[in-house]
Amino acid sequence: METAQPRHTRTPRGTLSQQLLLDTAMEIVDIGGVGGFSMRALGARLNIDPTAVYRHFRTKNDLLEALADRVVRGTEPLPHSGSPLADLRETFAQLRRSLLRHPTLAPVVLRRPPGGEASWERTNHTIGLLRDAGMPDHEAANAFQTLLFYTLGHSLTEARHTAATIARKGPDATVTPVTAISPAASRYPHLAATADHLAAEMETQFHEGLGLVLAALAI
Amino acid sequence: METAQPRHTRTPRGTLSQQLLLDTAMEIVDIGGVGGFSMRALGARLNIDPTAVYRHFRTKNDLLEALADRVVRGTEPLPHSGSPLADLRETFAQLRRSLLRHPTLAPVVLRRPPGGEASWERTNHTIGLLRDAGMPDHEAANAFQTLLFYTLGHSLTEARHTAATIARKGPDATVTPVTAISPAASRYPHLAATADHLAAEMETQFHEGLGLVLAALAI
DNA sequence: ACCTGAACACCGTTCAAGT
DNA sequence: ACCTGAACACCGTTCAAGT
Repeated sequence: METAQPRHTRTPRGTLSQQLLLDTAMEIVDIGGVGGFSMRALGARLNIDPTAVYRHFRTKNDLLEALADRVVRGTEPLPHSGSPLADLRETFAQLRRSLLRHPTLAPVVLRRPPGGEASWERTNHTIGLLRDAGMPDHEAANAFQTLLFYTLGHSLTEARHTAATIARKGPDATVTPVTAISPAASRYPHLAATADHLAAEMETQFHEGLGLVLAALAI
Repeated sequence: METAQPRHTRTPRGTLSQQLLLDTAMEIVDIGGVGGFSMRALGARLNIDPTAVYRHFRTKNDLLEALADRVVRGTEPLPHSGSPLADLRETFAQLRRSLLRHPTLAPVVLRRPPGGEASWERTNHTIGLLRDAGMPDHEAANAFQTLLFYTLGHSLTEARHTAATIARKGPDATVTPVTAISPAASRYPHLAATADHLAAEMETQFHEGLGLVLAALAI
């Protein structure tokens, strides 16, 4: 399986575009992580002078933000199943999947302030699910933020773990669950008792936590 | 208020230590953010050659990890009030405060895998609170992780906002709540209805979300 | 033993020059 | 109009040399 498409021929004039630059940048990021991305690396992969990129993006940071935009926009349609609980599960599961699709970009996504049309639309829709289910505005806002922060915390942790595995074993490595506790278990009885559950599959873990928060909602 | 202590005199031989280097590094980070920290900046502030630092830390990354260690270790004692609910609230409130004490280091903390003696001890203690309150192991593990990920997501978001404010207005700026929704509210009725609550004080918001999760626990 | 300073291989970004 | 390439001001890190 080959994600890279090396270009040995000089990219012809006029073919450079934000599209092409972002696609190529995303390839670099997926292979070598954000740390492996540089204007010079991008230029090399396209066989253009690195400074040609500045025609299309003001700074490297702008380019990374545009990549983060792609990640956060998401590709899956908003759920409309008729069951608010199922739709809520699916909404945050989608957010998780978006963040994990390009795990090394997850930190870049986090350091952006919330926003963007696509993001507002999803937020509006999600709060709508809660309000339509009968929750007062205050509770609906609180529930939304709790679910969002839980999903962010979990997904960023999982993305960190996935990115670290990829960095060690290459982009096609299978990611194993977080190994639980290395220190002497005898000193930490409560850790020892729950070690098996703490080291569960990240996806199972995510859904159980989501279920816990949703259970508090009385929808 | 002056956090910086400029050194015009050459630091004498033999006074360099991990202690002094970390203290100075933390000053730089608190003033200019992680982005403003470099081995050369550290050398300049101590009036030593930048490469002298390599006697005490193998790489810049090791030094940043040591800073993150300080942040995550926390200074406050584990709560033992007798009320498990109150202790749980306090435990995660402590984690939040630790992360916010040096907001620009929060992303560095996140990209570390969990661990360290101090961290295991806190984890063990927290899971103990849940088990001693009668929760079965599986539920206790699940509840702990949910509370942890919620706290991480919220604190990292708040830290990002705080760090951005400091970067714009200097280290002594007062951090205002996140301003809610800029886009045309008419297009997003559910956002408009809950805008006031979404823009609440971050601390209030945090405790309400924590309360929501804790309410699901039936302790 | 501990610190220095030159050097190497990188960065992001600017700007005059080429086509 | 679009791309190039030299140049500038930075990086982290290594290693021989100094004290």
